[in-house]
Amino acid sequence: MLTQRQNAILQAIERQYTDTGQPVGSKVLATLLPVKVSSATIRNEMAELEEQGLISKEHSSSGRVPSTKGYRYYVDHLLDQQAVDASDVAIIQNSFGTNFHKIDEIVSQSADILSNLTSFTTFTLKPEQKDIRLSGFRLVPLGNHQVMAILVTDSGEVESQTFAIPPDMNTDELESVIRLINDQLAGLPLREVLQRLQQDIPMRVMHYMHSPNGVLDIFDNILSHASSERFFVGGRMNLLGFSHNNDPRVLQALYGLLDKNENLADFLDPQNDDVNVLIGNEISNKLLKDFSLITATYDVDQYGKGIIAVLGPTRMPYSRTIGIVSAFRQELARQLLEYYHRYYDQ
Amino acid sequence: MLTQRQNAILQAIERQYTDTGQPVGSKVLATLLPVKVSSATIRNEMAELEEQGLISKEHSSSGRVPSTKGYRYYVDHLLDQQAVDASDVAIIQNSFGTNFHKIDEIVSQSADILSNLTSFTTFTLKPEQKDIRLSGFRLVPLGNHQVMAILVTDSGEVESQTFAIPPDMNTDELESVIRLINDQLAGLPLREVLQRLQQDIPMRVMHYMHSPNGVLDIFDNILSHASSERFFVGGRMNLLGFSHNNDPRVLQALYGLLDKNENLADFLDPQNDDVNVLIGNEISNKLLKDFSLITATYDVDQYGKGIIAVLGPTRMPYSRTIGIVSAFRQELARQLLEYYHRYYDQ
DNA sequence: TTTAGCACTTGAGTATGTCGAGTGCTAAAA
DNA sequence: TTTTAGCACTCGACATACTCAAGTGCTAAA
Repeated sequence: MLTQRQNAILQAIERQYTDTGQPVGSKVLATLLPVKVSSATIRNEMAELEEQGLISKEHSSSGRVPSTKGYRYYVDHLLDQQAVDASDVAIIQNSFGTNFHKIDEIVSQSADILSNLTSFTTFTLKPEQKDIRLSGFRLVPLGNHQVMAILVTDSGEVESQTFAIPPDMNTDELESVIRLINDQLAGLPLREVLQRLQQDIPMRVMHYMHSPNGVLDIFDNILSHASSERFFVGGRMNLLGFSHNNDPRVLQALYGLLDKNENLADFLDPQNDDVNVLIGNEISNKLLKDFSLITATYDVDQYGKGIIAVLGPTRMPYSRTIGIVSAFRQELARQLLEYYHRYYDQ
Repeated sequence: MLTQRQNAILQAIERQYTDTGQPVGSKVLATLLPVKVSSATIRNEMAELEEQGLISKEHSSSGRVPSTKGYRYYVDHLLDQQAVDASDVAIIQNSFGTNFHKIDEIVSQSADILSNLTSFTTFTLKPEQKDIRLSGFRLVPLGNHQVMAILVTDSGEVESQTFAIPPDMNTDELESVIRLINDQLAGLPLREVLQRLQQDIPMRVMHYMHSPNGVLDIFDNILSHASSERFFVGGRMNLLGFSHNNDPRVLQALYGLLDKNENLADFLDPQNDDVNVLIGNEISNKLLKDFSLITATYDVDQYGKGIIAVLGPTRMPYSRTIGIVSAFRQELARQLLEYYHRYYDQ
């Protein structure tokens, strides 16, 4: 355990370093601390902190910089948890428009608001109900040989796609197929629907059309969209600003990561229902070893839980960012609840 | 006009410089030229070329680099126009899948193929018929208080959006509004539809519902999507590789440009129906002064003309890139014609 | 008209020195 | 026992000076 003074020193180093980006030396530190001690004393204390692995030097006579362990200690013990900037809260509350017609809009706009506020890169996931079921497929003929296929889930998610009807197929056949599919699959969990679509459904559809693959592909496609498109990324390009590493290959790899939703889901999954902070190599992906990730769930009661996350440099203003995330999760939950109530529970 | 030998020298400089990225000196050039002359002679010739503004030095004793004017001359006079790499052509022809159900798919996939092939950033625009008219809006109730609004144009374009029905509105009202809108607007050019939706239609709708704005917003929204979403960008991140300038602010500005479709349309508009090359500051936007842009139209007969474009560094393998673009425009036109024939002219 | 030769220019790289910020350690002061 | 002043030391940043190689322009001879 650290002494009071060591805490103060570590905290001052963290603050100063995130402000300036420069390693912090004993002399500057002496002017910063509330208790007046000489630089020599501070040097002794810093030697102790370094021994514990909380701070480190870039070279033998440079100032000190917080290590991953130091940031961790800072976040765990030295943060004023409750200090959320009032103006940030105001911005958050005013930033949501009022005319939402879709959950996607709210959640995707959230990613943008959050990235504007933090100037980092952000992620938002829609609230997920554990057990979404297929409510049904619809087919809407549009004329011009085109048809729109629409998938609706019992949670109100909608996914659609248009396709052209192959010449060797008539609408009656299609209608029959849709009826068959709905009969067989409505009410089932999406996962199971996907399985069935690939396994026994093709056999049955054979009765109605000779080459069902094209059409079934469409449903397959819509379905996988519906189950994968839960992700929104905000402030993609902010990454350029804080990714110190300007090697184009690294940047391309990073952006590749952002576009592969599956991989991201792993990092973001929060350990608990509070605001989580992952620092540097605590993140499982090696590409992100110089970043910190702040994640939080937001809880929309019976409508499920979603995730918001901020990806920034290890050297980030943790206090402010955590404050923003914390305020944001609440406001987002409030917005969504309001939305659901407005439209569903009348 | 240049002499035969000066042409050869300019060509050699261009080739060598795009290969190595280094300024080319007289000695190296002497080994490269087919006709054997001494480096001194080449120096004399280069002095002449420099006087004409075709090449330039980075400093008083460096090798020469083609200037914008030099590239222009090279592209206009020294290119083997017909040299399209056979293997590139094969790749292009095999790269299109067969199961397209939407024009958007073909055109957006085109941007990706083209960027893979060139490793630059690419743009594709859908074929545009001059005078697209509104065929009609559809409303599909989805249950769960949700409705999907679908716009169909006479060119077969489809745009859709779901929205939740406000509590104070019943479906009958909606149906009436849709009937009104369709009666009034079907058959009109999209531009005019947009105008009417903002001007006299709101008045008429007032008869059926007290607060029409929310609903009309939706149609407005769908409509502007339909008329703006003609753009696809491929290989966005390739920009990182060849944008020598690693200043994050410049990069952010560039990517900002890619996301604002309107601005892009101006650059891309080709002067004529052939393959066009714009070099460096020939491009109107100053951000792109170190880039070259190769654009071409593709012609799908009565279904309109589209545009494909490649954005790369000024120092680019013009011959190969132009060849690829040229082959690609033909193949893309072929694919789209085939698509249209398959589905429309039965 | 071409070429060889030469003086000149320049950027890149390397060695050298100075300066300032920072450190660890020690011995004296508190 | 804790704190502090002092001092020798280290290292990066910066500047200067020098060399080297690549390249140039120009001139005079081939």
